[in-house]
Amino acid sequence: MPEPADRVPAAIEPMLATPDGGTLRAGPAYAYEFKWDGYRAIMRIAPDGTTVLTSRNDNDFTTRFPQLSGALGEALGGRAAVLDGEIVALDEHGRPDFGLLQNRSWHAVAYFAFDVLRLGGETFLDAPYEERREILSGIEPPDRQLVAITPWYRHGDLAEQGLTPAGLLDVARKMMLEGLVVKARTSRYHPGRRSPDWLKHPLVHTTEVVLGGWRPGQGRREGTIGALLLGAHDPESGDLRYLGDVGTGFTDAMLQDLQARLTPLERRTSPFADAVPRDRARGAHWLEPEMVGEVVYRRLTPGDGRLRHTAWRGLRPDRKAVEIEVPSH
DNA sequence: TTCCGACAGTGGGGTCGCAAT
DNA sequence: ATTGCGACCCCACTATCGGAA
Repeated sequence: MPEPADRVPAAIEPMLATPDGGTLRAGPAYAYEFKWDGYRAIMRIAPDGTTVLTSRNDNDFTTRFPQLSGALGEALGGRAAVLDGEIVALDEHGRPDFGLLQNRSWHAVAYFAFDVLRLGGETFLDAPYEERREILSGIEPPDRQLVAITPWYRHGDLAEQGLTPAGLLDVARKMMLEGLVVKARTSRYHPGRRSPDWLKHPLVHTTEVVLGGWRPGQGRREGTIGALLLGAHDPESGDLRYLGDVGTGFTDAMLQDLQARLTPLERRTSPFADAVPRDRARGAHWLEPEMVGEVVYRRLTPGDGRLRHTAWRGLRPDRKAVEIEVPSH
């Protein structure tokens, strides 16, 4: 039955991945993809090429990334389609960089498609992952700088190349990517659900930090700690350099314990040698730089080398503050 | 009974626009 | 002109609760 050529297919909520708890799954039941650092987006295309891009929270990205509309050209052969993928900002070397996406200073922007939910009159939500992937491979974007089909690797494919999942993770690290997503080969697509069929394995770095201050929390965290101000020593000058804040990863018990330990260390002035940005410093309580904690972070910000996507792990009473140096990675 | 998924609420980084200074 | 603030966007994490197992 013919549909209006400009009819864009109905929206489908993106399926979400579950954190894998640090255990990278391995075995023939799984397939592996790189985890892209960008904006998750569903791309819906009408037979005539009319395109609608929607974010995870159903916000419209169509006008924000106009270069992605119609980028598939004739590749769909006049069929309607619904694709799942990631909008990624690329630097001048073609490498994905989330920071560029946020401050809107990208060199180029591309849509990395990793799933197909609908093509022509057919819906593939119930088709196994592997089958959807085969169908997706059948689409050949005319300009891979604009729309690309991301690679995927069955466990067996990796083995043939003498590679293990851990080896692929090393590849992701070398390419400065976000990590891996492990997908069950036979799994169907569960719209809007956070499913264990998709397991995300982010590359995280663990580092030790000196606690130089804290800001009070709000709402449920009223009366306790909202965020900790972090630092580490410059190995050359020995200065305590401001590294950013951490405001997540605490249990209630941790917050209570920290509060009790930090109160006796309060002082009037910032212990950091460099200036803490005004909005970070507002309302801050400064601390004698003695306590050491452990945080995980995704990467360092390009300009000032601060920690990005930081989460608290716990105190390191075994470490001395003076030993803590700025992470170099 | 235990476990898991959905939800709400907190925090981070960022941009944008408006009002107060 | 600058600053403060809240509204957005993305994200991660914890606490809670109700229903499934």
